[in-house]
Amino acid sequence: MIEEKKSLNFIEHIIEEDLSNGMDKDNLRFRFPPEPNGYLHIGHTKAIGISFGLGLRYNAPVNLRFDDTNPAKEEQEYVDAIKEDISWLGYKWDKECYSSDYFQQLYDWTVQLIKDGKAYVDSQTSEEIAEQKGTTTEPGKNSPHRDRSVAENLDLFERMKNGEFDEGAHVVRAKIDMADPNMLMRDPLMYRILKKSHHRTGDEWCIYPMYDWTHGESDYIESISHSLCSLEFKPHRKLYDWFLDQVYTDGMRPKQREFARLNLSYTIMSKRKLLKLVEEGIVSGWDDPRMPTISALRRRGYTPDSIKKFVETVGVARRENVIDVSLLEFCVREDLNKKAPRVMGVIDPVKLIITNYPEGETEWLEAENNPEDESAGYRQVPFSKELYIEKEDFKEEANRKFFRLTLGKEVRLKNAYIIKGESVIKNENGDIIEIHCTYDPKSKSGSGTEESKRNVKGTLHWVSVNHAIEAEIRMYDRLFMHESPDGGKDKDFMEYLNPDSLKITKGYLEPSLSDVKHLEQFQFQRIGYFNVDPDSKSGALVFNKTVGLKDTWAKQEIKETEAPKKQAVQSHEGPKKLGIDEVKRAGKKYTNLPEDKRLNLKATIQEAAKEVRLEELEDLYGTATKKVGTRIAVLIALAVVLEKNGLEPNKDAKEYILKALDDDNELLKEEAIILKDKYSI
RNA sequence: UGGUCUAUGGUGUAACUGGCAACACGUCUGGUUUUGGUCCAGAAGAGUCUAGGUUCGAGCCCUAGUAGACCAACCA
Repeated sequence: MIEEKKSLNFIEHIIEEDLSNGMDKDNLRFRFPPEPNGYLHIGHTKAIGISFGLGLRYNAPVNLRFDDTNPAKEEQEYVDAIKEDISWLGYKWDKECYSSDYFQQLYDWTVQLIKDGKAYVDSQTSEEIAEQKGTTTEPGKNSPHRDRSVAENLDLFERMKNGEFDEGAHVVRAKIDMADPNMLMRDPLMYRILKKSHHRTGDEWCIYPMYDWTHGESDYIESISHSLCSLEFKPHRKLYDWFLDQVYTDGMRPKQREFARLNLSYTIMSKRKLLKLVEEGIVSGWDDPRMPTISALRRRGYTPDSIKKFVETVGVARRENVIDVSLLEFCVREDLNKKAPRVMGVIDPVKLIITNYPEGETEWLEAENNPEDESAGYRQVPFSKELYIEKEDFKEEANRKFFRLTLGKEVRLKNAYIIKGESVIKNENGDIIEIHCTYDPKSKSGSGTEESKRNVKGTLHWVSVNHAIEAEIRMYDRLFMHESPDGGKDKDFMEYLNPDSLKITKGYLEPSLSDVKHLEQFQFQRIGYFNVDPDSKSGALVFNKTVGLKDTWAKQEIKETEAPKKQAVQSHEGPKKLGIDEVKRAGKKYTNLPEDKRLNLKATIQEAAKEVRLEELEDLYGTATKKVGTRIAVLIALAVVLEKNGLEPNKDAKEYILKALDDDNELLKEEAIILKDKYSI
């Protein structure tokens, strides 16, 4: 079986059980069955990772099968893109299959079903059929054509196939049970007429099989042992098995099992919505680096290894989940940290002049390419009197926590000398245009002198003004400002668009970057990981920011400027930490508690909310759409936050309160009424 | 309002036929560092949705409740 100690997920448990029940390991076979109607996105990588991962783990073949039963939506372009993306991820499929390869077999089986009285031709409109379907609480009614004779069914079916009828005139239905509690079992459609050209079969067919009548049968034809799909297909399993019962004779009988699909915070996954972003020009295309598609991730600088690691880390289970994008970011950083060569580039420059450095002189200094990888070697970078450094690396005066350049203090220029800030030159607006400093000639990096080993607080990256190459830098932020832009039912996801998701600036880079290839990756030291966008031409380079370096300094700064009091309070009260997390945590448990305990929890939430910022609370709206407890917690916290800051509820907050007023949950209503009265909404 | 599924730190996943709730991300300390990165050491954070039951013993089994997801396309 499996040698690794790693714990198994539920699918692996199922397979292990099948194997211990006598299934031959050589009979294991999986498949990844995309519909070629769009580009693959990060959500698909989970399904890909599961099926191909299983193939690797058990040394079993994995088929790539295009589920191409709807010629109205599918195109060859997507087939090609899907193959490219899967190959790029590094997976190898065994057979390349198409559901359309099985059209004839499916047709023959349907004839048999009709002869067995298990299928019939229905000649009603789709509206009529929908009406008779019943509802989840009421059974459906039989179609008037349900008892057509076998001969008549056979004749009609053949004529459907021959193109004698218009679209919608007839369909073929399985004869199962119009009263089945599972709606899918109420005489599901097997065939419909579509007079469209298919990207592979052309005009050979004008009747096309439906998903349910294709999928299990395709699995059977390909001897798939385990057919893995996402949770929304769970109700289809009964039908999957029913259809299989009708055609199964011998060999491997495939098994459908379902897992929860991947959801990513701040991201939309629906193909329809992604298409809208493309069509409305919000993004530049399917591979715009802000998109969650695999092609966009590739262009953005994500590596196949990082994506695989991500999918592996995320795990497989049967419950709904939302993965934080920060996990995906962690996975790229981890991978790129080991692989990406370090270079220096200044993105928001200010001029630094070393007053005691000889005019016109250039020194070529040695720089390590990757401290994580000795074999990466060294390169030369030019140093001279005039440099660019990052604007935010200088402050005229600063507190002792600022490790960078200030007047009168020393820092090291990476791979170069120790310098001391002396004076600044400002323009008429008071902006700093030049910083003047002096350097210590004996402190050259790697020179071995006493001075070169001196420790100074900070190290800055830089680039020589005369040697720098200019490049376009594209910096990306999340496309949506809401944690779950898909979530709100009464809000359009377009309302959550982040207006600042793309910032283009000019950067100054060390000259070693003049000769780079498309998609090549680097770490711009102290800033982040960048790669070369395919828009680049020699002499007009374009870099994409893949992801920033982890930045604990920026985080601390925010904390200190925004909540100076918080620190003081905490130092008195010890390690007890209250805040947004506490609100979430407490809220989660709210509804199921008896009243006395609930009061305690409410007090906790109120206490915690004192530390919460308004923006944090707004962020919570997203997650709060799910759980009643969290919704209540948001309301309680909202009351505290408004009171504390002396604010009136804004538009979003009002909407939120009004919505809660209409909720079925009594507890939620209670809290909403309190707020409504207080602010007379 | 019927059926099906799900519920474990802030997030995601583990916990074998019931036996000290573990791992990763995130958070917070401290150390190393010519990247406020990496690396190293450590800490806080759940008592497993609620109430009952079975049991020497329940996250796991049973009952009831609560909450969430999915299901009525000639889509997949």
